[in-house]
Amino acid sequence: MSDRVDWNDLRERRMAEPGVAEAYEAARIAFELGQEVRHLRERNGWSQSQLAGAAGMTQSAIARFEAGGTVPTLAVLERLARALDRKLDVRFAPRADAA
Amino acid sequence: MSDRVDWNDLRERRMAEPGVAEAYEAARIAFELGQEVRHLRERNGWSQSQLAGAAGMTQSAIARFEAGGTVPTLAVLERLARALDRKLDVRFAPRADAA
DNA sequence: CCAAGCCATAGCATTGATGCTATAACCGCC
DNA sequence: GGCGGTTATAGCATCAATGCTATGGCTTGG
Repeated sequence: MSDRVDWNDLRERRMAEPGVAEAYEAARIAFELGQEVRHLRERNGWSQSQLAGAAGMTQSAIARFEAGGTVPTLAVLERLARALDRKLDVRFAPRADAA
Repeated sequence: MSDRVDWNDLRERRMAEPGVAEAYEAARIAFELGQEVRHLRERNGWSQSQLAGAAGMTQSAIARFEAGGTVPTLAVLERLARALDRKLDVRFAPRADAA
Protein backbone atom coordinates (compact mmCIF):
# COMPACT_ATOMS: atom_id res chain seq x y z
CA MET A 1 0.00 0.00 0.00
CA SER A 2 2.43 2.55 1.27
CA ASP A 3 4.90 1.72 -1.48
CA ARG A 4 2.30 2.31 -4.15
CA VAL A 5 1.18 5.59 -2.73
CA ASP A 6 4.72 6.79 -2.57
CA TRP A 7 5.40 5.76 -6.12
CA ASN A 8 2.36 7.65 -7.38
CA ASP A 9 3.37 10.61 -5.31
CA LEU A 10 6.83 10.57 -6.78
CA ARG A 11 5.46 10.22 -10.28
CA GLU A 12 3.11 13.16 -9.88
CA ARG A 13 5.86 15.30 -8.53
CA ARG A 14 8.13 14.34 -11.38
CA MET A 15 5.43 15.04 -13.94
CA ALA A 16 4.90 18.46 -12.45
CA GLU A 17 8.46 19.45 -13.24
CA PRO A 18 8.75 21.68 -16.31
CA GLY A 19 9.15 19.82 -19.55
CA VAL A 20 8.79 16.34 -18.10
CA ALA A 21 5.15 15.80 -18.96
CA GLU A 22 5.83 17.07 -22.46
CA ALA A 23 8.81 14.80 -22.93
CA TYR A 24 6.67 11.94 -21.68
CA GLU A 25 3.94 12.82 -24.14
CA ALA A 26 6.43 13.04 -26.99
CA ALA A 27 7.73 9.60 -26.04
CA ARG A 28 4.17 8.29 -25.91
CA ILE A 29 3.46 9.66 -29.36
CA ALA A 30 6.67 8.08 -30.60
CA PHE A 31 5.70 4.79 -29.03
CA GLU A 32 2.33 4.78 -30.72
CA LEU A 33 3.87 5.70 -34.05
CA GLY A 34 6.29 2.85 -33.58
CA GLN A 35 3.41 0.50 -32.97
CA GLU A 36 1.66 1.82 -36.04
CA VAL A 37 4.79 1.33 -38.13
CA ARG A 38 5.09 -2.24 -36.91
CA HIS A 39 1.47 -2.87 -37.73
CA LEU A 40 1.77 -1.45 -41.24
CA ARG A 41 5.03 -3.29 -41.82
CA GLU A 42 3.59 -6.62 -40.78
CA ARG A 43 0.50 -5.98 -42.83
CA ASN A 44 2.82 -5.62 -45.82
CA GLY A 45 4.49 -8.86 -44.78
CA TRP A 46 7.81 -7.08 -44.47
CA SER A 47 10.65 -7.75 -42.08
CA GLN A 48 12.41 -4.95 -40.29
CA SER A 49 15.28 -5.29 -42.72
CA GLN A 50 12.97 -4.90 -45.68
CA LEU A 51 11.36 -1.80 -44.26
CA ALA A 52 14.79 -0.47 -43.38
CA GLY A 53 15.83 -0.91 -46.99
CA ALA A 54 12.71 0.78 -48.27
CA ALA A 55 13.10 3.69 -45.89
CA GLY A 56 16.85 4.12 -46.25
CA MET A 57 17.42 3.16 -42.64
CA THR A 58 19.14 0.42 -40.74
CA GLN A 59 17.37 -2.57 -39.20
CA SER A 60 18.67 -1.55 -35.80
CA ALA A 61 17.09 1.88 -36.13
CA ILE A 62 13.79 0.27 -37.07
CA ALA A 63 13.94 -2.10 -34.13
CA ARG A 64 14.81 0.70 -31.76
CA PHE A 65 11.99 2.88 -33.00
CA GLU A 66 9.37 0.15 -33.05
CA ALA A 67 10.26 -0.78 -29.50
CA GLY A 68 9.75 2.81 -28.40
CA GLY A 69 13.43 3.30 -27.72
CA THR A 70 13.73 6.60 -29.53
CA VAL A 71 11.71 9.67 -30.33
CA PRO A 72 12.22 9.92 -34.06
CA THR A 73 12.96 13.01 -36.06
CA LEU A 74 10.45 14.29 -38.58
CA ALA A 75 12.82 13.32 -41.38
CA VAL A 76 12.83 9.73 -40.20
CA LEU A 77 9.06 9.73 -39.83
CA GLU A 78 8.73 11.07 -43.35
CA ARG A 79 10.99 8.35 -44.68
CA LEU A 80 8.99 5.69 -42.94
CA ALA A 81 5.73 7.19 -44.14
CA ARG A 82 6.83 7.10 -47.74
CA ALA A 83 8.17 3.59 -47.47
CA LEU A 84 4.81 2.51 -46.08
CA ASP A 85 2.85 4.48 -48.66
CA ARG A 86 1.49 6.81 -46.04
CA LYS A 87 1.41 10.55 -45.64
CA LEU A 88 3.02 12.01 -42.55
CA ASP A 89 0.55 14.35 -40.96
CA VAL A 90 1.65 16.69 -38.16
CA ARG A 91 -0.57 19.37 -36.81
CA PHE A 92 -1.53 21.45 -33.83
CA ALA A 93 -5.10 20.35 -33.38
CA PRO A 94 -7.59 22.33 -31.32
CA ARG A 95 -7.97 20.94 -27.87
CA ALA A 96 -11.19 19.12 -27.23
CA ASP A 97 -11.16 20.05 -23.58
CA ALA A 98 -14.51 19.22 -22.20
CA ALA A 99 -13.75 18.60 -18.58
CA MET B 1 16.94 30.18 -70.29
CA SER B 2 19.74 27.69 -70.22
CA ASP B 3 20.54 28.59 -66.64
CA ARG B 4 17.02 27.95 -65.51
CA VAL B 5 16.76 24.63 -67.24
CA ASP B 6 19.98 23.55 -65.67
CA TRP B 7 18.84 24.57 -62.25
CA ASN B 8 15.66 22.55 -62.55
CA ASP B 9 17.66 19.66 -63.86
CA LEU B 10 20.02 19.84 -60.94
CA ARG B 11 17.16 20.07 -58.51
CA GLU B 12 15.39 17.06 -59.92
CA ARG B 13 18.55 15.07 -59.78
CA ARG B 14 19.17 16.12 -56.22
CA MET B 15 15.64 15.27 -55.20
CA ALA B 16 16.03 11.84 -56.70
CA GLU B 17 18.85 11.05 -54.33
CA PRO B 18 17.79 8.81 -51.45
CA GLY B 19 16.56 10.68 -48.43
CA VAL B 20 16.72 14.13 -49.94
CA ALA B 21 13.07 14.48 -50.86
CA GLU B 22 12.12 13.20 -47.45
CA ALA B 23 14.40 15.63 -45.69
CA TYR B 24 12.94 18.37 -47.83
CA GLU B 25 9.44 17.34 -46.90
CA ALA B 26 10.34 17.24 -43.22
CA ALA B 27 11.73 20.75 -43.52
CA ARG B 28 8.57 21.85 -45.30
CA ILE B 29 6.42 20.39 -42.55
CA ALA B 30 8.59 22.14 -39.98
CA PHE B 31 8.27 25.38 -41.88
CA GLU B 32 4.52 25.17 -41.93
CA LEU B 33 4.38 24.30 -38.27
CA GLY B 34 6.59 27.29 -37.59
CA GLN B 35 4.17 29.49 -39.48
CA GLU B 36 1.28 28.02 -37.56
CA VAL B 37 3.06 28.63 -34.25
CA ARG B 38 3.69 32.23 -35.24
CA HIS B 39 0.07 32.66 -36.21
CA LEU B 40 -1.21 31.21 -32.92
CA ARG B 41 1.30 33.21 -30.93
CA GLU B 42 0.32 36.47 -32.56
CA ARG B 43 -3.31 35.64 -32.16
CA ASN B 44 -2.63 35.38 -28.45
CA GLY B 45 -0.84 38.71 -28.64
CA TRP B 46 2.33 37.10 -27.34
CA SER B 47 5.92 37.99 -28.14
CA GLN B 48 8.47 35.29 -28.88
CA SER B 49 9.87 35.75 -25.40
CA GLN B 50 6.48 35.20 -23.83
CA LEU B 51 5.87 32.05 -25.81
CA ALA B 52 9.39 30.92 -24.97
CA GLY B 53 8.60 31.36 -21.31
CA ALA B 54 5.33 29.49 -21.59
CA ALA B 55 6.94 26.64 -23.50
CA GLY B 56 10.09 26.40 -21.45
CA MET B 57 12.23 27.45 -24.38
CA THR B 58 14.51 30.30 -25.29
CA GLN B 59 13.51 33.21 -27.49
CA SER B 60 16.29 32.30 -29.88
CA ALA B 61 14.89 28.80 -30.30
CA ILE B 62 11.46 30.23 -31.03
CA ALA B 63 12.84 32.65 -33.58
CA ARG B 64 14.85 29.94 -35.25
CA PHE B 65 11.92 27.58 -35.44
CA GLU B 66 9.39 30.15 -36.64
CA ALA B 67 11.78 31.20 -39.38
CA GLY B 68 12.05 27.61 -40.55
CA GLY B 69 15.64 27.34 -39.44
CA THR B 70 15.22 24.03 -37.65
CA VAL B 71 13.26 20.84 -37.88
CA PRO B 72 11.98 20.55 -34.32
CA THR B 73 11.86 17.47 -32.17
CA LEU B 74 8.54 16.03 -31.08
CA ALA B 75 9.29 17.09 -27.52
CA VAL B 76 9.65 20.68 -28.60
CA LEU B 77 6.49 20.50 -30.67
CA GLU B 78 4.63 19.08 -27.69
CA ARG B 79 5.87 21.89 -25.49
CA LEU B 80 4.78 24.48 -28.00
CA ALA B 81 1.42 22.79 -28.43
CA ARG B 82 0.71 22.87 -24.72
CA ALA B 83 1.83 26.46 -24.37
CA LEU B 84 -0.55 27.38 -27.17
CA ASP B 85 -3.39 25.26 -25.80
CA ARG B 86 -3.23 22.90 -28.73
CA LYS B 87 -2.93 19.17 -29.07
CA LEU B 88 0.01 17.85 -31.04
CA ASP B 89 -1.30 15.39 -33.58
CA VAL B 90 1.10 13.16 -35.50
CA ARG B 91 -0.09 10.36 -37.69
CA PHE B 92 0.55 8.28 -40.77
CA ALA B 93 -2.46 9.19 -42.81
CA PRO B 94 -3.61 7.10 -45.76
CA ARG B 95 -2.41 8.52 -49.03
CA ALA B 96 -5.06 10.20 -51.08
CA ASP B 97 -3.33 9.34 -54.31
CA ALA B 98 -5.72 10.08 -57.08
CA ALA B 99 -3.38 10.85 -59.95
C1' DC C 1 18.55 60.90 -26.30
C1' DC C 2 17.66 56.82 -23.59
C1' DA C 3 15.26 52.75 -22.28
C1' DA C 4 12.45 49.02 -23.26
C1' DG C 5 10.66 45.75 -26.21
C1' DC C 6 10.96 42.87 -30.22
C1' DC C 7 13.04 39.91 -33.51
C1' DA C 8 17.07 37.88 -35.64
C1' DT C 9 21.56 35.93 -35.53
C1' DA C 10 26.27 34.16 -34.01
C1' DG C 11 29.09 30.99 -31.55
C1' DC C 12 29.65 27.32 -28.54
C1' DA C 13 28.41 23.27 -25.43
C1' DT C 14 25.26 19.65 -24.65
C1' DT C 15 22.04 16.16 -25.80
C1' DG C 16 19.61 12.65 -28.12
C1' DA C 17 18.77 10.33 -32.50
C1' DT C 18 20.73 7.85 -36.14
C1' DG C 19 23.91 5.05 -38.70
C1' DC C 20 27.20 1.53 -38.56
C1' DT C 21 28.98 -2.73 -37.23
C1' DA C 22 28.88 -6.58 -34.58
C1' DT C 23 26.76 -9.87 -31.88
C1' DA C 24 23.30 -12.78 -29.65
C1' DA C 25 19.19 -15.45 -29.31
C1' DC C 26 15.51 -17.68 -31.49
C1' DC C 27 13.12 -20.27 -35.10
C1' DG C 28 12.39 -23.16 -39.03
C1' DC C 29 14.18 -25.92 -42.60
C1' DC C 30 17.19 -29.22 -44.85
C1' DG D 1 24.18 -29.73 -37.16
C1' DG D 2 24.39 -25.85 -40.28
C1' DC D 3 22.19 -22.20 -42.60
C1' DG D 4 19.25 -18.36 -43.33
C1' DG D 5 16.09 -15.22 -41.61
C1' DT D 6 14.35 -12.34 -37.87
C1' DT D 7 14.55 -9.40 -33.98
C1' DA D 8 16.98 -7.11 -30.31
C1' DT D 9 20.88 -4.92 -28.29
C1' DA D 10 25.67 -2.93 -27.48
C1' DG D 11 29.14 0.41 -28.35
C1' DC D 12 30.85 4.11 -30.85
C1' DA D 13 30.97 8.11 -34.24
C1' DT D 14 28.40 11.64 -36.40
C1' DC D 15 24.96 15.01 -36.89
C1' DA D 16 21.42 18.32 -36.05
C1' DA D 17 18.54 20.53 -32.64
C1' DT D 18 18.46 22.99 -28.50
C1' DG D 19 19.94 25.88 -24.77
C1' DC D 20 22.72 29.57 -23.42
C1' DT D 21 24.69 33.93 -23.81
C1' DA D 22 25.60 37.82 -26.24
C1' DT D 23 24.83 41.04 -29.69
C1' DG D 24 22.71 43.88 -33.27
C1' DG D 25 19.18 46.48 -35.58
C1' DC D 26 14.75 48.49 -35.43
C1' DT D 27 10.69 50.74 -33.34
C1' DT D 28 8.25 53.25 -29.88
C1' DG D 29 7.45 56.09 -25.98
C1' DG D 30 8.91 59.27 -22.47
